[in-house]
Order: sequence, then structure tokens, then C-alpha cells
Amino acid sequence: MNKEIFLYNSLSRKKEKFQPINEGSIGMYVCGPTVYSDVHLGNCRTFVNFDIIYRYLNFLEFKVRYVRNITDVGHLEGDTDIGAEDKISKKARLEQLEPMEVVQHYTNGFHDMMRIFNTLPPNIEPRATGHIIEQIEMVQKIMDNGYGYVKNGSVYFDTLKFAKENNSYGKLSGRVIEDLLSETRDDLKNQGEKNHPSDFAIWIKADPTHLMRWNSPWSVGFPGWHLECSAMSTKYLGETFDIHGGGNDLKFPHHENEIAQNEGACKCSPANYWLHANMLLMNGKKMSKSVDPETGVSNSITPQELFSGDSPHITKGYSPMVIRFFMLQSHYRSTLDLTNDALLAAEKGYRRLMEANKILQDLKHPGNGSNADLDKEINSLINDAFVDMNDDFNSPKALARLFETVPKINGLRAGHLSFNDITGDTLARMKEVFNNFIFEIFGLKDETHATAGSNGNGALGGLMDLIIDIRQTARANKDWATSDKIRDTLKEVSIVLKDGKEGTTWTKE
RNA sequence: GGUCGGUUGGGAGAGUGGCUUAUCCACUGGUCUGCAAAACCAGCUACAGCGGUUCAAAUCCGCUACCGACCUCCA
Repeated sequence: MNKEIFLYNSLSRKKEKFQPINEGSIGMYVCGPTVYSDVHLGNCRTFVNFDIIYRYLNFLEFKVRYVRNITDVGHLEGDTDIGAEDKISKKARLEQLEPMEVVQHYTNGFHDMMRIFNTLPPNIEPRATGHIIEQIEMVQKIMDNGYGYVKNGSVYFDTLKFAKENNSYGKLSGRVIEDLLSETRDDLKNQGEKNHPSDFAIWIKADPTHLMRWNSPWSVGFPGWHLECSAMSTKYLGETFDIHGGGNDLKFPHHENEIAQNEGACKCSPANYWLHANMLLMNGKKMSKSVDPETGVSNSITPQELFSGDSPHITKGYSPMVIRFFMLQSHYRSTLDLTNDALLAAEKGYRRLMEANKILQDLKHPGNGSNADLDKEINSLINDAFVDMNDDFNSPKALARLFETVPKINGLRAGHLSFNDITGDTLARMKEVFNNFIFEIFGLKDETHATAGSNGNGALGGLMDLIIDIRQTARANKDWATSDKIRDTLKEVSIVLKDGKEGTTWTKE
């Protein structure tokens, strides 16, 4: 197993050879959702992308500790000085619920969706509200190191001082501190009680109506956004760990401020490698919940609408695994454009891959194979798939290698290609690699043979065996009317029959 | 306005200084089949524009055009 992987580090803007801090182990932190509304499809893409990364690292037999937080407090809306309110608190007030009820509701919804997309749960999923003490301690450390100042019970991070002494503020996002300080756009001016516009709150004094509040040395209040990730990554992965991930739109200010907080508290940088997943677009634009005034349609779609087809943007529903396959077809660092045509294409491709794998798993080698050109070609395709994954998790390229192998599989089954030209070992290896890639690494599930395969067991499998047997008799008698009626009627209930040389197989559409 | 990224065939989307092809979908022709579906074979001769570097550039550099993201709500 070649564990030499290269990944694109947002910090250096270069592909780098991955060197874990402790040989064989990896600490990975990914910014999770703020649970104040239903999970957005764009969030799903990010988490599916990191799920594939997590799965692949596991497959390479790294010991991975994957931490993904739930932000359930501190994510502010609007200005931090006047009328500041966090998203959870606002939602709770609007819906007359306990903040924790809001949090629980959307956390459940998020977990359900992650399960539907077949993502593996992280090893630790810490919540911001469960780590208030750690966050207060971190604020104190930042104060002790001179990078925090108090104004009216709120604590702000002094970006100017930090930038002067460390020369690293803006490193990740490419911001220049001077530009941030002399912000020209009027609508971004937000001086308030902060010393500098680029400073940010790390502890916020709660106004009397605010529902979520904790005691602290500075005021009764709540922690700032950004802070929970700094505190929890430190707690579970250490002051410096291997990989930090998140959506591209978190680069600034969230990740930039996270770095500042960690460095401000411990004088060391948090993660060695920063990975950012790119945005999911729809019809060429970033998904957005706001409604177009001309069309009355918003440029967004919820996962539920995508599954049901109940949206003006698509002509039919698509299953979760088709969506996952669709996501696999682009690189995590590229934007991905969701269109109906692209989904239609993904659905066909997904079925072709699943069908080919099923055929592959049923192939039996008769023995006496040699390592002819075909054997070499197949082995090289399979090897390349791993090379592609080692190169910054290039799932679209690895997937292409699998697809290049598909004609070999079908050819062997149909007899166009001969088993004499591949060894039994190679066939066994193909079976293993296809299963590894499809199910373990890409995390796909076979929805096409969900209930029972053509040789499966259970009631449906038994029924299908009987029906196919009856139809076979009709066909042998050249009773085409009966055989076509069976096929056409089954098609109406989404069961497709395919007559092959060695008999008839069926799949559910 | 600032910063960063992108522009690849009918659609989605990889990729590399030169090799034979990414791949998926669509389309066209052929093979197979009772018919169909699937499969297989072949084709569809793409790299925004203009310059430059080079024996060689879609791939490196520059400019132009267009698109997108971020600039304290964003995965």
C-alpha cells in the first residue's frame, strides 16, 4: 500500500507531500454546520468531500481521528456591537423554543441527511455549548498574551497588534492587514466599539433579551463564532495537528481568525495542512436562498426537493447515491455545477458502474490464465486509480480508471475477451479493488439491486426467479406475445429485464 | 474598489510541455438479439482571444474579454 500522498495546502497554495506529525496517525478537523436551519445542499457537498478523504485515509490504514464540530452558539448575525444576536438565539426567540430545542432539531436533521448520503460519522462531534469553559480559558490565554482587549464586557481580538508581531494575519486568505484596516466599501464599515474594523469579538456580552448566556470573568455573555473551533480542535487534536478542512467560503474570516486565536493563545499554528472544498453551484451560480425578483425562483434546491423532484430546476427526482456519484465526478477543489442534464448523466453513469461491478463479482475464472497484454492493461488501470487518489484525492480521475476497466469486465462476460489473457489473481484483484473503491472509498451504496439481486434471496428474488422461468418457457415456444407482456408489465413497475446469452437478469430502476 | 480562482468538444468534468484515448451523458454508424434493453466496436477531430518563451503549449509567461467566489451570514 503506497501511503505517499500529496495534498493541496491552502496555506502555501501548493501541492505538498503529506507528512503526518506522528507516523501512521492523522488528526483531522473539519468545520461542521451551524445548526439553526435545515442543512443546505452545499453543506452536503463539503461533508461528502471530506467523507471521501476520511474514508481514503482510513483505507490507507492511517489511524485517523476525525473531529467535526456542531456550532450551536456564538454564530452572530449582524453587527457585533449593536443588536448582536446569535443565529440559534434568534431562531429560538422567533419560534418560541428553547435554544437547545432548536439545536437538537436541526442537529437531528443534519445527522439524518449525513446518513442518507452515507457519510461516516466523525470520531468526535463536539458541540460549542459543551465547551464554554475551554473557550473562556482560551480567551484568557489570548488576553494574557496581550492580543485581547475588553470593551463594555465584550472581548475583542486585537488583529493589528497580532499582525505586527506575528506577520501572519491574512496568510491563509491572502488578505493584507492594511487593506482590512482602510476598508473602503461603506457598507462594510463596522467600527463600533472595536479598535479596528478587522478586530473581531471572542467573547460577547449578552444583552438582557439574549437567551444563551454564561458567566465569564468579563461579563455574562457568550463566545464569539471562530472561537469554538480553536478551542475544540486544541482540546481533541492538540495545539498543532495535521489537517484542517472546511468550505472555501470559511477561509475568511472564519479560518483566518481561527489561526489568529490559536497562535494568539499558544504561539503555535494549529494545522499543518488546510484543505478547502469548493462551492456547489446551480446553473453556474453559487446556490442562494434569496429569490430572484424577476422569475420568483430562488437559485437553490434542498436535498429533499432533489430526491423528490419537486423543484422547477429539475425534471425528476434523483436518489442520494446518484447525487453522491455526481459529487465524485468532480474534484473537491473545483466548483461543481448542478444542472438537470448533469444529474441525468450522473444517474446513467452510476447505474453503469453498479451493473458492471455486479457482473464482475459474478465472474468466475476457469483457470489457465496468463498475464497477457489484457492482464497488464487491467493491472495498470487499477494501479493508476490509487495513484490518482494519492494525488490530492482525485476522485474523478480514479473513477475514470474504473470506467476504463468496465469494457474489460463486460467483454469477459460476453466472451469478446478471453479469460486466457488474464490470471486468476488479476480477476480476484479486480473484484477486490472495485469493491474497495465503490463501497469503502467512494462510499456508494448499490440502490439498483437494493432488495435482492437476480440471484438474491427473499420474496422478491424468488418471485423474479419464477417469473423469469415462466417467461423463458414462453420464449422457448416462440410465444412472443406472452414474453413481451411480462417484460412490458414489469417495466411499468420499474423492473427491467435483460436477455443475455446465459439467461435473463433483472434490475430495479 | 481589493484579494483569489476559473474559461476544455452538444452537456457535466479530468488532465499533462511532446506520447494512442480522460471519463460519464447525449448523438451517429455498426455488431449482437425473436424484438427490445444492455453490452461491444467505431465516429463525433475540444481546449476563450491575442501576443511571448520553447525544437514542441490546451499545459509556462503577459495582456484583453468574460465568469465566479471572498471582503465579518455562508459548507
